[in-house]
Amino acid sequence: MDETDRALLTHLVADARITNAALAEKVGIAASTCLARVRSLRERGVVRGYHADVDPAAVGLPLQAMISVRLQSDARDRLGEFTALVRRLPAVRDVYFVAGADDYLLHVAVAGTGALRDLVATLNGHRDVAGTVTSLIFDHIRTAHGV
Amino acid sequence: MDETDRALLTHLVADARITNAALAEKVGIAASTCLARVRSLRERGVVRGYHADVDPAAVGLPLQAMISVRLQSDARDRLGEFTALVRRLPAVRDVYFVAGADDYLLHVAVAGTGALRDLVATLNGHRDVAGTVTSLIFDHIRTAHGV
DNA sequence: GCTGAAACTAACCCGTA
DNA sequence: TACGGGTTAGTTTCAGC
Repeated sequence: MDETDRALLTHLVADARITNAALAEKVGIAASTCLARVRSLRERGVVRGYHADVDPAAVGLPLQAMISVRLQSDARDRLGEFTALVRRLPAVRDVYFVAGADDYLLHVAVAGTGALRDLVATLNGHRDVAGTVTSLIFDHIRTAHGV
Repeated sequence: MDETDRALLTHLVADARITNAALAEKVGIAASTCLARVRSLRERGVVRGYHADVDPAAVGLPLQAMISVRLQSDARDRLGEFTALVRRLPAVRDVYFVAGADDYLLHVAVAGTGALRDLVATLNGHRDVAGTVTSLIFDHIRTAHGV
């Protein structure tokens, strides 16, 4: 993890589909060296993957919300179970497991208010859920400085 | 936006660096058709970009937090100013502009408790900020079903 | 570990249906 | 709008430094 690796990461966060040749030129190393370094970053787990960023609204999911979930106090030994549940819900995009008054923050994208109501009902219907608070998201910006 | 497009998106969300030939084969269309469709999705803004997912801990940012920010009630006409500020902070990874008791949720990654304290102090020092609440994030899962 | 060239592979553009 | 071939460009390997 030297300065060259950081430069590679910065460019790959901004554009994961940059060609190896272009990336090598931008950071000032040979193409073959660049390939080996990028592969190493991937294998070491520094880069966890490459993903397309899809606009939720463009695929029929214009409504986003953050749902904070408080679990029952006796559910501490079943955290994995609830985590597995929310991971399977198609609406859930991010699961933040937090310390504090709440236990989870769920970033969700749904088709409309009906789908949101159903989702919240599903969550509240789980035996380990003590309560939820839903906040609508007007806008979401993912910054490019992921390094 | 037919079923073929949805299939393309699903695969591109899972792996943005899949080759065009492999992607074409997976969804059962010719490579040239696949290329044209993917390009169209990009140009129509359905795909907003392709990004590497970097492990924050692997680049020296092992501490993550969600900071909820409440603005002064008279700051409503300066929302853009505060948004621009937080976008420039290197620690900030996601900015959620929400409805409810709070105005912003900031997902941040920092080097340690000192950096987090400094960040919160910076936010609280802004004239438009009425208060902040910081929750540590134990774990963050980004689900792959972005379509 | 970095480099540069050579062999291989994929991307891309165009004519056709 | 989808397909298939031919050209261009990029990836990948390898031996030398």
